[in-house]
Amino acid sequence: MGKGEQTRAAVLDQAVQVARRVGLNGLTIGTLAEQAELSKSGLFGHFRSKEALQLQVIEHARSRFEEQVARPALRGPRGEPRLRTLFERWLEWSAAPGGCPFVAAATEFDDRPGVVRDRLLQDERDMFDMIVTVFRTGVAEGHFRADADPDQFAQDLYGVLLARHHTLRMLGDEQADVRARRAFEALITAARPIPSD
Amino acid sequence: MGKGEQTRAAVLDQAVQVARRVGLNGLTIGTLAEQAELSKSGLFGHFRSKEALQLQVIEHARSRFEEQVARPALRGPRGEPRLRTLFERWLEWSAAPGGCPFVAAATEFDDRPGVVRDRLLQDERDMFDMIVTVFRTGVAEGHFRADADPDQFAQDLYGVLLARHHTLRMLGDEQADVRARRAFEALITAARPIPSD
DNA sequence: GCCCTTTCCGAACGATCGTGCTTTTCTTAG
DNA sequence: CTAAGAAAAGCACGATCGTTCGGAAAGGGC
Repeated sequence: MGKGEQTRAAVLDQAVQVARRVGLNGLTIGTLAEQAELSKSGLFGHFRSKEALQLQVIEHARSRFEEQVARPALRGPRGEPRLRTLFERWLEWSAAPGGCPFVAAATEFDDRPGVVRDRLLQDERDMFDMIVTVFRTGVAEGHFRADADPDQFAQDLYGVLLARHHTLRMLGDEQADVRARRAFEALITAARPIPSD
Repeated sequence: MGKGEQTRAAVLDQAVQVARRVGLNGLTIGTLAEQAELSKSGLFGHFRSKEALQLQVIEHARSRFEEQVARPALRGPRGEPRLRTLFERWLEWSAAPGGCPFVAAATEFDDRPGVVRDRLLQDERDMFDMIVTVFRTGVAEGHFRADADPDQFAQDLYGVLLARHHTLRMLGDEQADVRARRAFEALITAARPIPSD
């Protein structure tokens, strides 16, 4: 790996952190440059445009998400346990300083057509599908009811995460986590098959 | 009401619409001015700073929320029916073009201390408290279980709204509404007292 | 150690940002 | 109708935005 790739990765690391706080549009070449101790044009050279920078920030964030949330969950046993580690990892992920970059980016770009939105849409779809898939294998394992709607479950679960994100970060309510876990348990319980006693 | 107050209100109407799409920081004096067919300085004179403009945009949005969501709900019968109209009105409110301005503003400012965040925090708290209060009167009416946690319910309900907001606007999934209503029904059902047969 | 390539800097560009002034135009009360 | 006051325009400012370009500095293969 050459020198260029190296600094580019360092810049992206920093950029993701910044984007968590100020959003993808709040990202500024100048600010990013002085944080990386580079000249504006020096930094700019690594990305041919701001839009390209934003796209790479998204891709970088996605890599982090996969290694911190998705992969650890997929390594564990299928079904309900996998769903639990997915949920817990996701809680950690979005408790990082600045919150979840995808939550910020999605609300920022949900009304701005373009390549950035397209890329975000793809990633969000993948996350949604991941929940659906994990839940489906849970059904196959017999952990969840066969007539449960995976899409419904995915939207519900994402709601739990979003509400916790909001309650914790905006309202500053420390109880957000325990409520989120309670809501998660309620979802799981409702999805479990009726015990055939 | 003088001429000034009149145009100021017109500008704020427009500004709220714009803020739904581009956020409070995306608001620009220049853009706003030409949409209002005013000069930059002519518009600027109505608000002594951009920050003051943002604050007034928030207040304006709150007024709209109260007249379109809160008041209609509080006019109806207490308890579960009131909760239902609150929910339905809220769905309409955030289905407006650009989505809910508070969702956009909250994710934008949850990490930016200052008067704007303070004002947003106050409004968000009020909304949260409104859900809590409506649910409490539902308990008093005997519609909901006495041992149910109103704060838990509020966070859960807000999660349903946020997930629907996200699923509809970002993912563009038309089913978001029917899932949101199903989730709402599940919440209500779980909160109802055990039938004493 | 040389040479070509990559990486980075310095300076500058047009545009737009928020914000002050001064002056002109419009409202409105007496 | 007129004079006082409010509303809007016009213009300019410093700052910062994203972007371009030519040259200096550093990197890496031989």
